[in-house]
Amino acid sequence: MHSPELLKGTLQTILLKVLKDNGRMYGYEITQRVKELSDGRILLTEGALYPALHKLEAEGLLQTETVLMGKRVRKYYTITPAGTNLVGDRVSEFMDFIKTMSAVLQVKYI
Amino acid sequence: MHSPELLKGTLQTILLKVLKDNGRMYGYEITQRVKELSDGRILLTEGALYPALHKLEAEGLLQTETVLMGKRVRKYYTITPAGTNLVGDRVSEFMDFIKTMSAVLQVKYI
DNA sequence: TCTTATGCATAATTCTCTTATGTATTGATC
DNA sequence: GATCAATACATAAGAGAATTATGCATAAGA
Repeated sequence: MHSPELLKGTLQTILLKVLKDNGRMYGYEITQRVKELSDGRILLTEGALYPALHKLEAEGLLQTETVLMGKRVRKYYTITPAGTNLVGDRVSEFMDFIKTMSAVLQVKYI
Repeated sequence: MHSPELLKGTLQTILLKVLKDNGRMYGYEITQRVKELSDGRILLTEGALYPALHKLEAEGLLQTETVLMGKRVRKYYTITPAGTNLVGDRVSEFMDFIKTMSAVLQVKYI
């Protein structure tokens, strides 16, 4: 697991991008997908994940659909057009941040 | 200026690396150097800078020397051997974080 | 039967930073 | 010679985003 400090501020970007790339997903599924993509290095905690999803929904960037699987509730999230519009900017912003930090830390792009 | 959220958790690494690369520096000088290296994109605020420097000093990673310039006080910071040992790890950790995030966001290294 | 995995959610706390405030010197402009 | 911007330090109040802890519940495997 990474130093959690560095992860701050990246959660929204991760959620939007993963939902854009993978279509309809539910919370737990997102944690597993991020774990897989990050090779086990990013483990989203529920206390961060659910409030973040709720916030993105409240902002109109995600929309939800609750489905009953047997006796179990699942809440599926889909990115909205507004979310799709935003995700590119967020990713670009992150890449720009990396470029700037690389200059400050005097390191070559990985 | 970058989204300040992304900057969280990187301040200590920035301070240690800049002090390692530039030798003895004082607070205001550090803000100017970081501004220059980042092409004006990272503007360290005093409210973040000074507490961070004090903390690094308390941890034995930096040492200080107060000098009177005319009637003006300047506090010079120098990285200690312990700080020098740590800075490489911090930078590596940041680069590893970038690599992981690039995988999650499915972007090529910049 | 018991533990692990699945699945959602919220509250208390912690941490880091921003914003605001305070004090003071120096240099440039009017 | 007055005023503003830059230099130079510092701390306190508040905000924001995460961690940790807790709660509830079903399903699957040992």
